[in-house]
Amino acid sequence: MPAHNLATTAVAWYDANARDLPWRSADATPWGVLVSEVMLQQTPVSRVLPAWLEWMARWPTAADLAADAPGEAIRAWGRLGYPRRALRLHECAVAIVASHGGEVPSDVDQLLALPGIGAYTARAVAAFAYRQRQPVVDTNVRRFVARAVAGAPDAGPATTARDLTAVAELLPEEPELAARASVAFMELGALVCTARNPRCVDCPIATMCEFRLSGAVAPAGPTRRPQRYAGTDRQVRGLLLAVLRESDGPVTRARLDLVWPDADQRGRALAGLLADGLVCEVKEDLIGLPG
DNA sequence: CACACGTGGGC
DNA sequence: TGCCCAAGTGT
Repeated sequence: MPAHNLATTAVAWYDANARDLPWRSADATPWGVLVSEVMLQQTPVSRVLPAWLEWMARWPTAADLAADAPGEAIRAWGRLGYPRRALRLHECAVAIVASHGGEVPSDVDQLLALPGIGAYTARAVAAFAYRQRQPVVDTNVRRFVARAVAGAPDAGPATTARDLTAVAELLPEEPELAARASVAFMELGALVCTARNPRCVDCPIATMCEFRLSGAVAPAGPTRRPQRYAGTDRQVRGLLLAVLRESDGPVTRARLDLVWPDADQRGRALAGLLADGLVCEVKEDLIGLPG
């Protein structure tokens, strides 16, 4: 299974089957692409879609966001989850204005230096906004490559350097075609080569897939820790921040006390939010979003 | 490297 | 019903 066949086949499939998402449209800006990638970190497309549209209408450029208060970014983030991403996105906008004249950089190393931008997002922006040949490795691509190339039922633990090399080898040399292959691999992983119940009958590369060729049928299912949520500090942080998002101004500690019965855990959660800069003590006994 | 970090929907 | 999951990053 020559690697270029994988890319070519995936691109052809993508052209016919890709979802029509606004950040993929020809007139999407690099800033719009960057915002979408940050929102999509651990949040499903269906929930990102309306949030992205509202966000881009309000802050069409990095400079627009940078000029507003970080608390407004946290508020507009709504219930996308992991609100520190909103704070980092605001910091990112400030850095883009301060260090890059308001333009999202196209260089991977410069992207990596921005707050909230890691190995995945930096290359996603370089590839999707600037049409570069970059290995874009997310959980979908790791799973797809693990099965199609390595013949494994699922991706093992992430090994960033090795993953980047393996995926880079699958990309066509020509940058525009490579960028299309990158998004095609992701889409294939998201829609067809899914974690549970992969739809191999609909998979364009099934005849080249090492996992299929090896005769294996049912994927074992990814191994992951339980990751409880109910009753954790995370849930309490979420409850506290929800109060602030939904109130017009700062609130008293007494108001925050209502969200959770355990004072120790409440205190720990609030201290964490303060330490992270997600909330501020604007006055004595008055907690608000950062201005 | 393991863990913390939100949220809502699917099965 | 709970458990698993969804385009990761930072420490």
